Order: sequence, then structure tokens, then C-alpha cells
Amino acid sequence: MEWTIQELAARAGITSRTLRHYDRFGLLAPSRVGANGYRYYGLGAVARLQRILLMRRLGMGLPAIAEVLAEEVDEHDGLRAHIAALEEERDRIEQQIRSVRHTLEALQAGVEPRMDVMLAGFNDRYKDEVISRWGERAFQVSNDWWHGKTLEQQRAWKQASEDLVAAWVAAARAGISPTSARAQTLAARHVRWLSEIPGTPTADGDRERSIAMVKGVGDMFVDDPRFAAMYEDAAGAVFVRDALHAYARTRM
Amino acid sequence: MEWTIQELAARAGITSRTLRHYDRFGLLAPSRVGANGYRYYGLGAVARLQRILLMRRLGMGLPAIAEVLAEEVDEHDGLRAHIAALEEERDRIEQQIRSVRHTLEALQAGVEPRMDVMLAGFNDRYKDEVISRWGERAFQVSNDWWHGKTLEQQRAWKQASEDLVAAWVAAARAGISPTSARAQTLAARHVRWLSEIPGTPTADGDRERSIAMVKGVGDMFVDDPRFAAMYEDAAGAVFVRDALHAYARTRM
DNA sequence: TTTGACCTTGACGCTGCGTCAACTTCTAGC
DNA sequence: GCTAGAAGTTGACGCAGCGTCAAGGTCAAA
Repeated sequence: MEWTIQELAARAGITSRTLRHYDRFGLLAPSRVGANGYRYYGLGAVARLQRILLMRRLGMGLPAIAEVLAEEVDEHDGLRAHIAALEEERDRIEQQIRSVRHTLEALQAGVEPRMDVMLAGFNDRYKDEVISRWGERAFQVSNDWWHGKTLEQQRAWKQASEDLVAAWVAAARAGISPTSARAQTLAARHVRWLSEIPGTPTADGDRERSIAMVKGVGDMFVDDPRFAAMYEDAAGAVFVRDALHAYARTRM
Repeated sequence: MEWTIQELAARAGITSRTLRHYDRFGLLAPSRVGANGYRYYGLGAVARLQRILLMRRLGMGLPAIAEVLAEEVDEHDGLRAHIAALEEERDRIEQQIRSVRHTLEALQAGVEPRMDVMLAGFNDRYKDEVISRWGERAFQVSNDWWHGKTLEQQRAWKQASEDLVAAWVAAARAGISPTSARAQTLAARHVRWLSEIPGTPTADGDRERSIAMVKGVGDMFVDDPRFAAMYEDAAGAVFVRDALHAYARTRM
């Protein structure tokens, strides 16, 4: 089975100009070129084009796509990678559907949509954000750490986290100052809690970056509504942030 | 909750430049602009941005997106449309996953992948193709016609179609000529069968376009592997095409 | 043999941003 | 209150990825 440039373009939903562009660019050569110069596309070209179009829709540039395709020695691996990328994309879209549904339902109920859920719509970047802040290795390590725990251990860690949150909420409600002894004791507990996660600067003993991280974590409570929600309201989140900032300044 | 331009950009996975571009373009204005000229984005802006980014990924241009958003009077309808678009997108991706899986399995089994399944990967354009060939109205009418039938009627029509296909296959196997009486009788039956679908030129009595359509349908049996597969092999599809072409030339 | 549809190779143009540059404004720590 | 550095602003220029002619060759059907 073989197609002319127009036939393939029509089925792929692009123009023949695009196919010529890819040819010129060295990204997708026709399977066969007639003596008259006509381009004919066969099986391999169709599969390759599908992969190219997927990556283009993910926002990749042509040079990046060429690189990916060039690195693939095995055709099977390439197709498997393609499937994996598609599945990831599908999951992302389903996440977005849930996100928009929530926004719609909140709107109909007359309440404000929760920002954390709304933001989940495009949070494929959250991971990137974490990585750029604390490094790729930190992300990998702490990820492995979490998945390396038993279910029982995971539950225990979650429980400890929730206890900490509850303590923060109680302190915030008590109306004490973020620099008070009680708040600072909680901050110390918070830092110890953080240091249990390997791969983070606190666990590694890097003082400079530890301070930056503790402050950064504090900021997250205010900036990132997913955390703000945990602490009941904005005031609580601000309290946690201030306490952590004070702790980082005075005791680290 | 309110974000600065960078905060929103980071979470959306774009740059602040893009947000400024959208503002300048009149596509997404900040919820509030400080006395200092700073842009601040709130709830509405976030939801709108999500919609914009979705449409961008679907390949729409900024003017087209602006038009869509401008037409939406009701915010609820907009969100519902967004969900519908996302679901369609998800279905398309799942279709593609099946398509690529098939290609991979065929490759592993050492057989040729079926082109119809491969092409299903990007066949959101098939509908467009049909429309551009026979017109929007024709598509609408025949679509309504099909969905207006009872389940029993649909089964009956499908049965008639399969009988026709079986007759074609038998004729092709018999090794007769496409211009023979038997083949031409079948062609006539095929045309009658086509004319049952309202909205097509044959049903409307438009002779010129009827001939074009019958020929076009004939070509589809060879060009479009989904039909070729129905007729068992390429030779069968060629037989059907030649018979239909001959019929259109001599008897219409 | 002609007609019309489809192919080819340039070449120029547009859209959607990326990327300085030059300047102002805000925030944190002394 | 002052200063450094991060983040904000408005131009302006540049580039990638095609769209869109223009000026021809090729092919299939009548």
C-alpha cells in the first residue's frame, strides 16, 4: 500500500506543504521517490509520521523530534515509547476533565472552586517545578524513597504528617505569635519531619540550601493553595510560613 | 486568590511573555492591574487560560480562539463545551493507542499491520473528508437518517449491506469480467442500495453528481483499505471499483 | 491530444511567540 | 531609610513552522 503526498496529507489532517517541509528538514523522507520526482509514502513513513505529529502536538520542535527518532535503534521500542506517551497524555486529559468538572460543579453550587483542583488541570509542570527547585536527583531519590516503603510505613508517615498539621492548626487558632517558643518548637519539628525525606538539602547537611528550602516550603503554604487548604484557611498558612521563616533566620 | 504573571505562567507551563502576548492581543486580560501596571490574575482568568491552552494544543490560531470565547454568553456552557472537547480528545487518543498497539503487535508477529487500523490513528479528518466530498448537508442528513431508524431497521440495513458485500465477493471469485451482465446487475443493486440513503446525490436525482459519487464510491474501495478489507483482498476491491465505474459510464 | 488535477521546486510572508534591552517597582536584610 | 536583587513594565528585533503564490512538469481519462 502506497500513498501520494496529497493522500497521506488528507488522512493525516495536514497539508502536502508540511510533508515537503519535513522531507527537506530530513525528518520524514518518502519511502520511495519516482523517476519523475514524485514522493510516495508507505508503511514505515505512516508510522513515523504518526509519531512526529504526536510529538508536535506535545509542543516539541522539529530538531528535538529528529533527535528522539534518531536515538531509537529498535523500532519496537519506539512504538512502545509512543504508546507510553499517548497513555500519559490521556491520563493528563482525564485529570483535566476532573478539574474542569469540579470548577463547573462549584460554579453551579454557587461556591468558589478550590484552586488546588483547578490548578490540577495543568500541573504536568508541578513536577518540573519541584525538579528545578531541588534538582532532578532530589526528586528521584524522594520518589524512590516513598515507593520503597511498605504500605504500613506509608500510612505511619502520613499519620505523622497529619499530626503535624493538626498541631499547626491548633497553634494558629491559639492566636500566638509565629516567633513564640511554641511556634518555634513546632517549626523545629517540621524541619525534622522534612529531613526524614532523603535527597533533600536538610537530609544532606547542606546548610545554605537547607535554609533556602525551609523558607521555600514556608512560601509554598501561602502560594500553593493545595497546602493552604490543609491548614484550613489563608491565615493558618500565613502563620506557618512566618514561623518557618523566623526559624530559618534565627536557628539554622 | 490571586497570582502574579510569573506564578501563573509557571503553573500553566508557559512563559510570562505569552501571557503578555495574550493580553496585548485581547485574548486574556488580567483580572486586575495594579496602579504600578503589574498584572494580577484571579479565578476567571485561570479558567479562561485553561480553555485557551486547550484550543491552542488542538492547533487553533489565536483569532479563532478569541471568536469561540467571544460567542459564549454563558460561562457554564463554556465549561461544558470545554469538557466535551476534552472528552473527544481523550477518545481520539485512546483510538490512537489501539492503533499503535495493533501496529506493534503486527510487527512482533512478523505480519503486515492492517492499514485501516493504522490510519484510524489520525482519522478525525475522515469526517471532514466525507463532508468536503458530498457536502455538509449530506453528512447531516444521512447521519440523522441512520440515528432516526429503530434498532431493528438498523440491523436490517446492515444485513442488506452484508448480503451485497457477499454477492460482490462471490462474483469476484467467479473470475467474471467487471462489465459482464452479472457484475453490472450487482452494480445496479449497489446503486439502488446507495440511493436509500437520503441526502446523497443519487437519492436527490442529481444525475451529474450521482455519477461522480458512484465513481467516487468505487474508488474508495481501492483507496480506502477499510473497504478493501471488507472485500477480502485488493483484487476484490479492484473488481468492485471497475464494475461501478463501468456502470456509471454506460448506464447512468 | 487536450483538459484538469496533481506533482515539483523556489521564494516570500505571516503567526506566535523567544529573547534582549532599558527602565521601574517591590521585597528583604542591614 | 537604604541598598541589592528579583520581578515587573514596554518596545523591538528575530526565528521556527509552516501558508501561499508563482512557474512550470506529469498523469489519467475523455
